[in-house]
Amino acid sequence: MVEIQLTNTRSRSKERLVPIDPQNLRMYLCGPTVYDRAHLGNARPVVVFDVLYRLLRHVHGARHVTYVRNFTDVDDKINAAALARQQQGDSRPLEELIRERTEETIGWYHADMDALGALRPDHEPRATDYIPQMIAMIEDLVAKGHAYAAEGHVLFDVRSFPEYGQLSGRSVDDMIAGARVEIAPFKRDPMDFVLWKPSDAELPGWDSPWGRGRPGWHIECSAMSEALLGRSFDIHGGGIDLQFPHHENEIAQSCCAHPHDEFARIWLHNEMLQVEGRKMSKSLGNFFTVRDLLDQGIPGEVIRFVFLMTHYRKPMDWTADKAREAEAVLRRWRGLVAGIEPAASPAHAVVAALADDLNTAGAIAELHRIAEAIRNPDAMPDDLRQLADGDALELNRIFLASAGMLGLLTDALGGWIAPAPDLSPLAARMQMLRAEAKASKDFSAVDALKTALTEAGVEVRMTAQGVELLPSAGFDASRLPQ
RNA sequence: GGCGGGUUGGCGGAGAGGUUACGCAGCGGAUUGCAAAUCCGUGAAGACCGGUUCGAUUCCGGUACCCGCCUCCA
Repeated sequence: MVEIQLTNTRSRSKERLVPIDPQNLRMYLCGPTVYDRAHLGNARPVVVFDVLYRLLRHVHGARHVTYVRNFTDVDDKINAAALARQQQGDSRPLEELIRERTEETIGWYHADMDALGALRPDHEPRATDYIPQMIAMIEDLVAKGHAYAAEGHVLFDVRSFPEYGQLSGRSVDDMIAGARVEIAPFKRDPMDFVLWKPSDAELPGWDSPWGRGRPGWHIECSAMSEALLGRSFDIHGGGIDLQFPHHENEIAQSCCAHPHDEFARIWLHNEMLQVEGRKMSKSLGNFFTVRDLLDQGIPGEVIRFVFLMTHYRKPMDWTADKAREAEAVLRRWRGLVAGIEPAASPAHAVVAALADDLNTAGAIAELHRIAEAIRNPDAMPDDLRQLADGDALELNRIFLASAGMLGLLTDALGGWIAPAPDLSPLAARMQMLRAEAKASKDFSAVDALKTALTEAGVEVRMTAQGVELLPSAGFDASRLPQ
């Protein structure tokens, strides 16, 4: 079996993935707060963990992997958005507005992540469905002396957990020294964080031992991961910005509630995304959602490929140039596998690259090597010649199966390649004009047709055998010459 | 102020203490009526300063610059 190595943020080193239960490998990814369209940065962990999910399913069997990604549907940003709509004259109750907005946002999220070729997780729990579990966990933390109630809030006592700060490499004292935050007066320690907070009559709330209120942000992941994956599971992930405070606080909650369990064994974090070399932000005007890109006509598969060009632990820069390059490569690769069924197994080298801390760039390099061998069989390296096993198309099938490990060249993502219209009449006409031109030495008519075709995004190939016309980048059927 | 990450050829971007990464673009050639596509060939790197080593782009230390987190954030 392929040995999978992953960089564990906690140890800051590459570690072998040793499943707690080989029959059920479990991973949890922190999902979106559902108040707006997912921006491009939200999509990076989704794609990264989708590749990991595919790898785990390949290595351990699809039945032996459980992937959970939550929806945070209780949050002050959601409340604020609903309140704003009320103030704009929507007379419906807040609860209804919130429900409508979260439902709508979840629908968008599914559509956008589907467009990137991300498989749906096995479970997508919503925080509001796990309020009783959260309350139970908070009660347990209070009982164990790790949390305390104050002015309708319940706070986690960070001083009760000596390991607090271990994941992110911070010490409580250092953080207090550098804190720029206003400190609530009812906190015992400035770093104590909220497990539960009171809701007034306006805001969503649930009855609890501390009065009507709503959960703090971090407790949901502790409660839902326990409910769906158990008290110990294999992988917990998210963007590096979640390392502190979110994941640090999850560890504090879960490990204090269940001191004899491991909680998450490996912590995986992807680095941030930039746009044209700068942080994506609304103020810089370079903020955009996945949907914005899709609407601009950038295929989801192209977005996915650009993500995978960069290792997940490095900052990734989204640029128009990369999107162009990715599109050109994918267009060529799709040409190699048109009408081909995938082989039963991907190339080992591709799996090996991914198993080495999700080296997607290395896997892509390997795909390039195979693609080159398909295009130029005479120069085929020995290892690929063995793989091909004398069957002219076997390498194409292996190539397709290997790309599938990255979620590329799948049927689901192939829609952007325009179904080729019948260009043969144009090809025949061109062939005729060309034959005449060869006799008359006047090539102006054939050149004019060639130019028109090129401008419509058609690649013109004239060979001794005839004329071949292929739709290529920027193909636009409406601009075809009549 | 505290913590963390990064710096590789024109661009993108990996691995490995010593032998070609890879892709895109470029250049030369073949091919073509001219192109395109394809094929053959080819140049180009490791921020800076030290250290370890027979040998470092790869390990260690420092400097500079960039980015992120510390407040909602993937």
